[in-house]
Amino acid sequence: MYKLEEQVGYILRLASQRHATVFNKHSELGLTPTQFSALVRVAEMGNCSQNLLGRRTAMDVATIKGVVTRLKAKGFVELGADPEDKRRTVVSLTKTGREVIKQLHKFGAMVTDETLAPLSGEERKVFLEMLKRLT
Amino acid sequence: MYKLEEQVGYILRLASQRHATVFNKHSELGLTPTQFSALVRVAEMGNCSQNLLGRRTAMDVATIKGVVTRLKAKGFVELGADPEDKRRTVVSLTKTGREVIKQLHKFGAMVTDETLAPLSGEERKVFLEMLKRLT
DNA sequence: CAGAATTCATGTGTATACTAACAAATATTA
DNA sequence: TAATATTTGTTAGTATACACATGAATTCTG
Repeated sequence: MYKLEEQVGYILRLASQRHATVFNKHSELGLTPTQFSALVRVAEMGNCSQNLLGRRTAMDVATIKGVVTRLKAKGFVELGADPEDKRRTVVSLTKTGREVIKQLHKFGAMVTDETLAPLSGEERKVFLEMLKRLT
Repeated sequence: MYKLEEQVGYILRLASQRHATVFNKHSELGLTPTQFSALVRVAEMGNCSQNLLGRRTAMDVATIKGVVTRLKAKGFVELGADPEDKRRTVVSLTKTGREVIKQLHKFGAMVTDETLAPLSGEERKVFLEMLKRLT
């Protein structure tokens, strides 16, 4: 007997939904999970072309473009030209972006913690290790 | 130090992406994972209102509407009126829909198997049990 | 060095996914 | 029963997410 509830794709979707709910419940800066990832990555990389940022956050070119556009509209990143390569758009943090990074890290840790709340400390380790292997 | 790669939301996104890739690689009927879930659920429930189908597949009203529309366009489901409640749209399988269900079950099991391939048999059990608790 | 291949960014089209607002039908309750 | 509340379905708006096509710039290669 085939049970939808036992299929990894279906359960992954439900878990992602719950994570998004937890994220949005606490999000004060109006960021989405995707925007959050991109912003944290920009901070980590300093300057970075838009396409490279997409690769480093697992977003295709069309997706990262939209994300960067919205992060710019919200004032967290700014775009510039790359003097060494005229094809590139360089993404970097604004002053506001630099100011919120620490807060974002704290926020991200909280979201992860609340999402994993149903698991014990040891279970979380095991779970994350296995989840990583599925990527 | 905050590592994006250690955050459950980020890894969930990557795992979902890989699952979608596996699903699409094998999908011959042109179904998406979401459409697949809804179709399997319709088969399981027999007749079912559109909104109820959405709840039973964890899709909100706007999403399930689009999914049902596309399943209808592909000829797998048909829509009818509910004589007992004029608000309702009843969703049911077409002949084609009934014919492909067994095939879908086999397909779904294969996708789950390939997605979980990096885990051993015992690990899969443990992993799915923990993943369910996060929903 | 010149042609070919690749990379970067953009745009279009399709498919989730959720919010909010709305109208119609049904159910509840005062 | 009449007023209220809920349910159902639709629509509009925003945000991922991916495939594909295009053009410009750069790199590779013969």
